[in-house]
Amino acid sequence: MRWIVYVDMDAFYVTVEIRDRPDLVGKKVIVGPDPKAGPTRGVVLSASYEARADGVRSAMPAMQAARLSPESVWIRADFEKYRRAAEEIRTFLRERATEVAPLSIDEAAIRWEADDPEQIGSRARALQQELKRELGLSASIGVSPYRVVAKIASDRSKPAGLVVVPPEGTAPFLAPLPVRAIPGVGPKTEVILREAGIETIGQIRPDTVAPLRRRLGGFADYLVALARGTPPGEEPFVESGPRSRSVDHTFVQDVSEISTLISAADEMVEDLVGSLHKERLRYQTVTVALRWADFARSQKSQSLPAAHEGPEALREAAHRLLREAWRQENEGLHRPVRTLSVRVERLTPALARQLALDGFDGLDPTNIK
DNA sequence: TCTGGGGTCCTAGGACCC
DNA sequence: TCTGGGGTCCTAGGACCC
Repeated sequence: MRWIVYVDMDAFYVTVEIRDRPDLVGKKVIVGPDPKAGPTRGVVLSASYEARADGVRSAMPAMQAARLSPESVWIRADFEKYRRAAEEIRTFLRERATEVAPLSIDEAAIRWEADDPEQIGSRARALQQELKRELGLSASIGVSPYRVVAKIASDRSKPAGLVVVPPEGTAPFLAPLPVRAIPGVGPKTEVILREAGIETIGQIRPDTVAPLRRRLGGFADYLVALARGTPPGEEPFVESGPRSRSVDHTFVQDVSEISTLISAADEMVEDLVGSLHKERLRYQTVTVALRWADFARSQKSQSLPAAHEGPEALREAAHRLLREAWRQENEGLHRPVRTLSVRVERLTPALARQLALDGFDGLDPTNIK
């Protein structure tokens, strides 16, 4: 029988940092921009369970976290280090399973065969202990034949726990959980469901969800199937290339000058082109997004006639889109800008230059019809 | 002392083509 | 004289996740 073993790292960034700083074991530690270094608009990226006891949470404004937990030690985020640690985990998992799906920087799933829940449970427990012993990292693990259920189970087992949900136990396991436990149900969907009297997964049934079909679209059918314990087919182990790459910048103070935005955009374009070059990717669609002072967003995008590498086409498009968004705003609300984003989509592999030229060598232009 | 910096997927209308 | 139905691409916005 096939099982999904879903591995979700506990307080990942903080745990990786503490691995390098044994003096911080058992302390209140926060990864994020240290407010003691000056006012910041940044947020908490990860907090140790000791810091969480003070009420600190991921995505909380750093200023607020500093107030709640004044003794916490702050560490500036080092994403290169976390990516390397994630790669260690993947290597570790690939040595133990043929099918490994990296799902985010701190989550991965593997597929294993096992005869029964006891057998898969003890193998998963052994995996968890080895992960701790060999890599010094703590993980929570959920196990189910269904990926989404395995993920929900891993969430419920935090921190450092293990929950195995056998197939026939799926609906009973899910029934008492709040609808927010379902990946894809966020604050908005939670409200929509609550207005229909649905607070737990067990209350999701065809008759209760039917009136919501117009607002939830196809998601309504998905929810019913999940609540019944038979989530529809999943394709967890196919890896496709990246769909988009972006750079965001939130200004220390909101910006009301287009010239400031243009020069910020120029720097962001250079950043973005640098990372695309490293990944050997070309882009064809360019988007400029603005987060206004009132936190509302606008965006402008444009598809180019062909894929590009290099900064020129990106810079030109970014300027055009930025000026257009700015012009529209100034016919109306005149809000200053909080955050600027530059994004590229429709990414394709950049052809190696030599390869492209070799290809052309073989073509006789006079023969092209 | 409000709310980062990445990402993904879905929906919906209009253009355009067959 | 009137006008279908399907498919794809583009753009904008929304919701959600880590």
